[in-house]
Amino acid sequence: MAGPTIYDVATAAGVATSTVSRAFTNPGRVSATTRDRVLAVAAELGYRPNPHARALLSGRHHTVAMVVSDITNPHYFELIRGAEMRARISEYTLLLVNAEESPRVEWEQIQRLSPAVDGFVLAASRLPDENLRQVAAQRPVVLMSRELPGLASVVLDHGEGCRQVVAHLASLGHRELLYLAGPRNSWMAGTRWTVLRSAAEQAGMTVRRSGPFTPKVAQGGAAADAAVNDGATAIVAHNDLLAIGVMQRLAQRGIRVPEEVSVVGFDDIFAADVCTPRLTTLGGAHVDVGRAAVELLLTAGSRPPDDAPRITLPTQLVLRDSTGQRQ
Amino acid sequence: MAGPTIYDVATAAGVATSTVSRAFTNPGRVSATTRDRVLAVAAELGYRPNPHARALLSGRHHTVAMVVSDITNPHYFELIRGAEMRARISEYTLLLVNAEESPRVEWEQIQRLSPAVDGFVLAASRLPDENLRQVAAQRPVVLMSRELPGLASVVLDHGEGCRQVVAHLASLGHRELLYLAGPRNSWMAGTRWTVLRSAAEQAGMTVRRSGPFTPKVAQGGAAADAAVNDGATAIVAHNDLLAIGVMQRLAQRGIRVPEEVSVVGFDDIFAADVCTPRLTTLGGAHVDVGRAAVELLLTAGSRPPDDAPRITLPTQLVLRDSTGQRQ
DNA sequence: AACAAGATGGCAACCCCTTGCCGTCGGTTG
DNA sequence: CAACCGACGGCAAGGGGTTGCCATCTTGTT
Repeated sequence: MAGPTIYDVATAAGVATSTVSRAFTNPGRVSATTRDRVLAVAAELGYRPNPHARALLSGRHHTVAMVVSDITNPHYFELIRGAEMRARISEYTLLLVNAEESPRVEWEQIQRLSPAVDGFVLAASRLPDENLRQVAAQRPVVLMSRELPGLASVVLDHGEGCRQVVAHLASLGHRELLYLAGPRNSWMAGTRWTVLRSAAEQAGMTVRRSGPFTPKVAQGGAAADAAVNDGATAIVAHNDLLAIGVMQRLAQRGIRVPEEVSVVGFDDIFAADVCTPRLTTLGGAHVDVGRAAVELLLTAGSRPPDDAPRITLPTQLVLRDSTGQRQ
Repeated sequence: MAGPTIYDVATAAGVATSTVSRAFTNPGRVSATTRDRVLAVAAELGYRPNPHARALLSGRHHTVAMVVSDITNPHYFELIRGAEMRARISEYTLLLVNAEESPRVEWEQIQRLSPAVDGFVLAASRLPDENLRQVAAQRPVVLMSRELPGLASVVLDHGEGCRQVVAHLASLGHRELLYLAGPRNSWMAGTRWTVLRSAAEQAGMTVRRSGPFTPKVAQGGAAADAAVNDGATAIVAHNDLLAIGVMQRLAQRGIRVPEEVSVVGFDDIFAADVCTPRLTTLGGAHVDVGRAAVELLLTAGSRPPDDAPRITLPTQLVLRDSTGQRQ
């Protein structure tokens, strides 16, 4: 079961364990001849260092944990991909954890993993600010799709993005906008609403909010009916899943998109491009968000602890077929 | 940085480290009074056991690695979700690793992680049989979407599933079937072709194969053109992504689905239900595949090593709008 | 030829926790 | 009251590496 250890290699090569260790971790510290012999023996024996033993002493684990608020949401896939890619480049291992939309689960998982990882990437954390600060006090933390003063974060620039959404809808003649809100404890949901509202008011549009809705396709029905009841001609849904659900329900009710109602989503998930009508949505390079977050985490040690970088990546409004001229 | 250790707790509680350790891991071994005191002190100090130190001694890490051949493919999401859920139930941590469709990368990652995990779940591994056996000799392994004598595996029952696909198409009057094949080193791609062919021949249909194609939407264009050139009225694509790409290209060329050509995919990914026309596809409970695989892995110790269970879960043919009567 | 300085390897402590074994103590039994 | 026994705590040896420090061996210098 257990592979050969540093002791086996040392014996076989006729050196001390310290020499074997140094041959791997500090090659300059042993002569080329010895090193080659040790490495040869190690290779022959199939020796591989035990990361746990190494982590035990050094405190560095070469592992980062990514906590995702809901692994069900395809949107996170891109974040995960980006994070995984960046971690792999530095030969870090990515631990994936699902918080199931539960702050309690999220907290427990973080506490459990805390002694075993070098840091956390928290994607759309549902934790209260205070808890986030506690985590950050223990370990380096980078937030994704959430901001908190004092903590490093990577987010898409929703300020500009939402202004573009509003401009797009306003230019099509819409005067009233309804935002179908996401979960209450989602920072992103709050931000979208704040920014949409101010942008819309500046554009002279009326804005209202409905919700919160769990951002899943299945919830789209209820959300759509709320929208119909509201009477707005332009709907901005918390994310693409909800938007797709809304469109399905509208189709069911015989309400045409975009002729009668325009619908906009967020995230630009894969399905947005294949549904009917194809969904206009505010997307962005989510892979880059994942990448940047891990990047930040890996370089956390080289920054003064009170200097928490906040990276804002550009969004891009993807115009498709779910938005149109107001009738 | 480092939290309090067992020594800190021992000192604070006025007992030996062994007592602290036992208070956590072997509660019956210390008196209730002592245990309570130790636990209280530990809680107060915020002590949490270091999993590495624990793993070092016990050899059990409470961690399983899931290696995914291509994390880009939404199909794997469900597998990942299922695996993550099952792991969490047993308080295991899931390590997610992407092999980027490269057998070399896959192999390296496995070797690197091998000393640090209790076992591997390999999803659609692209590794040659021989390498899989080597891995299995080191660590418990469970395959997903792949079978190999002697190794535990969880797959969807493509035998019956493909027969249903063929029966469905045959019943609609189709006499010729074209399979758009997946990657060459994908076991699933080989299996699908084998099973489809025999089922089709038995049903008196002509079967041909084209490809291999990388199973992504972007490759659908080339695949569609190959299909058009072939002239078959029924297309079975290696997976939903490819099928969606095919349909996009067909639409672009003015070929109507399902009136002129029927298209079937595999996996029943989320997008299959929202694309136009909605895609007929052979799905299954992929979450259960992920769940079962981890389950198998966690119970691997309690089985004789030469008894490798092979779990076959039922598929379900989901009829939607991309298949129709042959004209 | 004598000596300083650098290169190299080994010793042993340490990282944090688990566990086999032993000693102590209070209580039971005859 | 002695002999025994079980319950409970502590000691110390790992488990697999890393690393500060010291000893030895080269090599170069004058």
